[in-house]
Amino acid sequence: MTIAQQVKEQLKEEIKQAVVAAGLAPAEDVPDVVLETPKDKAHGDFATNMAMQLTRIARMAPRKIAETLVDHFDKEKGHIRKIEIAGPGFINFFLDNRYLTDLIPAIIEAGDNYGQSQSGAGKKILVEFVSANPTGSLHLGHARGAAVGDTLCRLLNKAGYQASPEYYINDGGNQISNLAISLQTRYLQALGREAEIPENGYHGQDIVKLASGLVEKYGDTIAEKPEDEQLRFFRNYGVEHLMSGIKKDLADFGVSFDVWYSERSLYETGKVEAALNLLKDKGETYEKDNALWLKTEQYGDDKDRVLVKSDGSYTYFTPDISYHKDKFERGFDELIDVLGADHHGYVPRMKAAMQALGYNPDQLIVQIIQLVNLFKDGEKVKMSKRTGKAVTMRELMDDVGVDAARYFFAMRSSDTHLDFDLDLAISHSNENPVYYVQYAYARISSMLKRANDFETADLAALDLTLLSGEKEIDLLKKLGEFPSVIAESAEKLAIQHIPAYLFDLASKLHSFYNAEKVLDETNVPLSQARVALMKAVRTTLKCGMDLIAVHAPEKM
RNA sequence: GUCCCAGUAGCUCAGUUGGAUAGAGCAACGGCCUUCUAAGCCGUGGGUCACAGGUUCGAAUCCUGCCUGGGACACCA
Repeated sequence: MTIAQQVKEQLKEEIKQAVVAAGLAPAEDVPDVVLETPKDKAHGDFATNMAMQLTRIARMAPRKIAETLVDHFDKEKGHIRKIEIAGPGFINFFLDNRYLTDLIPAIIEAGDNYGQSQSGAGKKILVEFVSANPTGSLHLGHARGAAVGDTLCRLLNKAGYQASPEYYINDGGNQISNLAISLQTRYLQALGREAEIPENGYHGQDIVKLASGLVEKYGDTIAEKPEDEQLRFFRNYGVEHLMSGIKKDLADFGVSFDVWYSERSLYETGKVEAALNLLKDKGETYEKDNALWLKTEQYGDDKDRVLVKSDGSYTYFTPDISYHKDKFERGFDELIDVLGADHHGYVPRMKAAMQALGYNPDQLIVQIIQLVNLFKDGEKVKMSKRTGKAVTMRELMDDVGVDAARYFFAMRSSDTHLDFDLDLAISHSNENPVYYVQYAYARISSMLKRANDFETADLAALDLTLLSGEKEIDLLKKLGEFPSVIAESAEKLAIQHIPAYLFDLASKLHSFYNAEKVLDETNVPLSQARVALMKAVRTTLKCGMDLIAVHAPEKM
């Protein structure tokens, strides 16, 4: 438990004791103590609504209850220097801030591990994300999914879960046949022959490029081969090269995966058939119109779904069921699927399938990534992979930069629409908050380079109580919040709290910086204490930036 | 028609478990570099929380209805 948590828990306990001591309610009837952090500093460090909650039990006016409670409160044990009753019956607590200075040595000692907690209790979670078909380059929407999934994994691990990032390669289905045909067409065109891409083919420039590379390498020799051999060649060549491009894009974006799981391998190991047979054996399927259906409607889906089409081939759904079954069999406690909004209709279906297999559907958590709208020159850019007009992830990285893009995607709740103004992001204007946060880090780094005279090997020898100014206390409090911000964001899968925290911390740092001089030869003890504070802030900034994979620059 | 997301300052968005006078950035306006990085700081103005009911000590937040915008609803993936 962190120092800040200890203080909070202790305060809760003391409030409960006071309620009992005052005879307001018997111990077993005391409601859970709710402590909130008031928005207005004038309302103290913590506030409780206990007096309002007790109106029914104690049968007294809330303000009267509050007065009685305060009379029986032990300030010393609760680390409280002042208590006020306000409004309809809020009790405001002002902390004795002496405890805060303990944070500095704790943070400096923890280093990159500051904020690490065990709140996830080692729960094993598989996070599947991106999983784009190898039929072209990654585009803007995939970039958002990549940023969200990767940050989620980093966050979960920091909070004491064991998160494993995984990418499902759709290298077995229909779309790969389309890829083969599209690549073949572009190849023939590159040779100057008549050919036209089918309506449902892939029209992207990446395929054109791939084809011209083939011509350079092989000339027209592939076209001389029999048709089925040609298609097999184009299929394998396409998947291999497009996947390596995808892997490079993701790596450059700061995203890494533990496992790249091939759909085709599910067939080869007989897992698709095994899952199918299990569903049949359990009586969860039936035949109709020459196709095999899964009874998903009974588990909350809109309608039953086809597993095996009337032509004998599988739908996309079937291997995906076996994939999810395999995930559970590998021992994960929870599965998180990060999916694009265009797949949200797919969720009840997959949950139903999990239930049909005998798993708890609540163990499958789906994080929906809402659409990204790109704005350029004030106009919305229409995106479509099929027509090849999408903005690619590579372009995003080249134009905007990885740091800004990662920060931008982490900044908003993943399940809301995102308007991405490309011009603004490119312009490097200070509207982009990533610079603000990085600047705070660079400022501290620059100071610390000149701080040799104030370095102390023994932190315990410093008089940290000198850090008693308002802005110093603000900074210390903010530093103390970090571990609970992480634990809470991880539990709620709410990554957007991390950039918000970083921005806040940076803001307090800038404010302090402008008001006070850190390196002051005329006051060595204070300067030493402030140098230690700066180190703690820098460490915390770095830990937070690591979570969203934003680079922490020594200078800007 | 059913489902998902959104509607809060001129713009982009926060808003914790329901809590006190609804916040931040940008834009606008006024100050601050002889001093550790001005990509910064300090200050001012700016609101029918889409709308209508309900729940209660208290609602931007929860419930119902309704309007508007975006998306999804295949024997596609």
